[in-house]
Order: sequence, then C-alpha cells, then structure tokens
Amino acid sequence: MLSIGELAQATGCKVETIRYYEKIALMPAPQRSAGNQRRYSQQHRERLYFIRHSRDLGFSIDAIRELLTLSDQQQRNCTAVDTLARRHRDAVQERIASLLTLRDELDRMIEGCAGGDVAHCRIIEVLSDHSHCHGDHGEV
Amino acid sequence: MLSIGELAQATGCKVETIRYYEKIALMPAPQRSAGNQRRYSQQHRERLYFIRHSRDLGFSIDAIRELLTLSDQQQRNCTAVDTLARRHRDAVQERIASLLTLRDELDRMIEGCAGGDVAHCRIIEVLSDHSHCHGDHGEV
DNA sequence: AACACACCTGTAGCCACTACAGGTTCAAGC
DNA sequence: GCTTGAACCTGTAGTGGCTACAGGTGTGTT
Repeated sequence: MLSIGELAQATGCKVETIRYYEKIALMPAPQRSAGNQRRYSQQHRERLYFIRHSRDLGFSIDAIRELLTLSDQQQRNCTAVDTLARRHRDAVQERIASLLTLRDELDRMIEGCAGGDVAHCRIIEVLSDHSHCHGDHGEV
Repeated sequence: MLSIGELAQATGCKVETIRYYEKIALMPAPQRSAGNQRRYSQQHRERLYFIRHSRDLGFSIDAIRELLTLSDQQQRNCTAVDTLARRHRDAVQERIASLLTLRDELDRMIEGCAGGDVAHCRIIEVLSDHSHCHGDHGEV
C-alpha cells in the first residue's frame, strides 16, 4: 500500500492533484489508515498512471473519463476509443495550424521593426491595425 | 459617442468582455449617459481595437498592458516592444514544437490500432504505458 | 403609453489545477 | 516513551480570460 506522497512520486503527479482527482471522482476514494490517511493499491497506481499519461497527451478530463469507462469493457469493440483519439488528434492538428499562422504573422511583424522610436514602431502599428496582417488568425 | 453594444460591434468584442476589461482596468472607465449607460469615444474604440488584435495574436493581458504603456511613450526607443513581441513569438514556437511531438505520438498510437476489441486495443495499451511512446511529450 | 430590446450591477461558473491556512498523524532518533 | 519534523488532513480561494446568468433600469420606436 502506498501513501499519497509515494503514489505522487510513482506517477509524477502532485499530491494536490491526486486529491483533486478524487474530489471530481476521476480517482476512486482509497482505503484509509487508522489515522485517516489515504492508502493506495496497485490498481490505483495503474489508474492514475493512465490518467496522467492521457493528460500529458492532451486529453481532457471528460475524455479520460470516457476512455477509462471504455477500457473497463474489455470485450467491446474499440471503435469508440479510436474515435475519441482521432477527434483529439484532429483538434491538436487544428491548433497547430492556427499557431503556425499566428507565428508567421508575428514573424512578419517583428521583421518589419527597424528599431527607432515607438512613434514609428512597426509592431505597434500592426497591433493597431489588422489590415497590416496577411491572414485572419482568428481564435488562438 | 458609442454605446457599449455599438463599440462591441465595431471591434468584434463581446459586451461582457468590454465590461470585464474595464473592471480589470485594461480599458479606462468611459463617460456615462444621463441614465448611467456607458458612452465611448473614438480613443476608446482605438484602444479596444488594439487590445482585441493583440489578444487575437495571443498576447496575454499583462503583455498588452505593457504594450499599451509603451505605445503611449511615443518618443522612446522601441526595444522593449520588440523584446515583448519576440518573447511571445518564441513562446508560440515552443508551443508549436511540443504540439507537433504530441500529434506524432497520437498518430502512431492511432495507426497502431487495428480494430478489434478493447482488450487488444493499441490505444488503451499506449495510454497505460508511456514506454510505448517515442518521446517525452512533457507539458502540453 | 406601451413595447422590445439594450443596458446596468453583481455573482457564479468554466478548465485543470495550485496554493494556502490551520490542524493531525506518522516514523525516526534519542 | 518522548520529541521532533515531515508528511498528511480538510476546506477554501486563487489562477486566466472570459462567459452566463438573475433581477432590475434605460432607451428608442411606434
């Protein structure tokens, strides 16, 4: 059995985060010691590991909740898992695309700046007027 | 003079957001009508436009606060502006790099999935064990 | 004068944590 | 057995950048 600190070390998750996961029912409440401290099993460790790794891969808490439910139904077809993963990949791809547009816009803005005083600063000028931009760089 | 709704339309900013910007002192409090409604000048419009455009380009509120202060000191050298912009560009670049790593990891995971049931799902397997991953995909 | 709609303030909620404050338990050393 | 100090406990509030109400007031048109 692991204390919360040991579990934290074993999974690279902070102690506060583990307690938070319990509060939002992402982690089940573990057994307690005589003095009311949490004691975790290997099952807990595996579940938290799965959660942390999924978080590191950018899945939302809600997506992870679904993934955990799905991974418990071992005999079911994994189409739902696949769909979740693909949807996430696509979202990441879109985010990359919009950040690339943004970076190019920032680059153009920065390159345009030839030093000198603020009154003639290209960066301030661009920020003041979107028509200086090439694209739409909508939501970021 | 513009009402808050007209200002919102003119800048593509939501009414609530304008009030929020006033609360956090990013926008100065405007004049009021006899009936206590906000009335904005062209200076307000320009400032809000600058803020919105900077937000669209991903600058934080704090960075924008600095940019606004700097842009008011017309005679100063624009090095500080340049530094702020470059720092932001670099942050965006880093974010792109880590998202690219992440996307590749997701792609590998998804490609590994050959259908079938959850018990043999490659996606679940990878999520359960980071050693299946190629890189570190640290903070996302 | 009536109506619809825009506006007002203040508060709570979103996401995924993080950071306290103020108290209790545990394990090691003496 | 006793003391120390780290680790633990609960509960609440804060982060960023808004967004969404609720319950009331002003404005402009017919």
